[in-house]
Amino acid sequence: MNIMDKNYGALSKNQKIVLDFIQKNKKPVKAYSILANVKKKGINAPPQVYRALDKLIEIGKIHKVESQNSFVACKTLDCETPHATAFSICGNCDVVSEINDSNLFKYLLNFKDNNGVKFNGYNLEFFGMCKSCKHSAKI
Amino acid sequence: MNIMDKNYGALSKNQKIVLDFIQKNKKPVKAYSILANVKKKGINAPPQVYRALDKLIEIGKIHKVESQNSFVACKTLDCETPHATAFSICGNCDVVSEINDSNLFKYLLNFKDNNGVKFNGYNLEFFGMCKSCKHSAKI
DNA sequence: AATTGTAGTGTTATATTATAACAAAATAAA
DNA sequence: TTTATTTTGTTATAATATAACACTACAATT
Repeated sequence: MNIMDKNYGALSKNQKIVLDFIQKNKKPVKAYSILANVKKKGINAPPQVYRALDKLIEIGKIHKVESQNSFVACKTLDCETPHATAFSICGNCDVVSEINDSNLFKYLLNFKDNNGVKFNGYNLEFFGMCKSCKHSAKI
Repeated sequence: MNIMDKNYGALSKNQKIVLDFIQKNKKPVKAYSILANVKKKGINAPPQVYRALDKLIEIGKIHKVESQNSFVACKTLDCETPHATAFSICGNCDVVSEINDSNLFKYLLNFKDNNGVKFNGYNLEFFGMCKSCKHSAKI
């Protein structure tokens, strides 16, 4: 993908409002939570949020955590492959972290299925216990 | 996980009905499609379907395709790790295939995040074009 | 500057996906 | 058999997401 295709800085008003709110949150946020929180900025209805979300996902500014129907800002400043994402989700405290591991990334984008087919993107969600929950459990 | 924990053969009536319908379909099916199709068997309302789905997922008989909110039977006869699943999803024809690759499986269950934490399970969804769509596109 | 095309906006309504809550029945365990 | 647990049936409602349509903003021509 050419960097010029990504329309950096060309966000519309609603897209900026939604992205701004998502970036303020460490944790993934839900669409209707976004809506509730940006009503004061003049966004009134679900379609306005979902349209912005769609665009932001498309250009890689945010990712959707599929197993939670939530949305989180991309932590990679220059997200090269917006649709190759990996997260860890703690089954105990629900904390979600984006995983940015170039070996994992390479492994998965080079993976071939049993037809020899490679893929353009992926979404990977790991389940387990985060470090701090593991630690607490031991005490 | 001990194999005896999995309650093989201990499915309830509704669980059997739902599993049976899912297994009849090659493609993943949606919860309300299941409901519509098993009404004749006496399942009348969403909770009856969702309860069965929850249980079937728990014991590994089916998997949820998170990016599609659909459900598909596990293709691995003796699903060892029900919550370590991988699928490919064709962006052109939407066909979904379960990927059963022991190297991939091992790689992911041995993967450590940057805190050195390993995970118990994962869900991986690859996006791309399936072999036959790729072939058609070339013609 | 007028024209055209594309993307974005605002709005109402509705579709789709999923769960809460509670009483009754079936099954398993003690 | 009593007790506990799971499963069922049911109604209602919550949560997530899109369809459809009229209108506006803005950039790209020519």
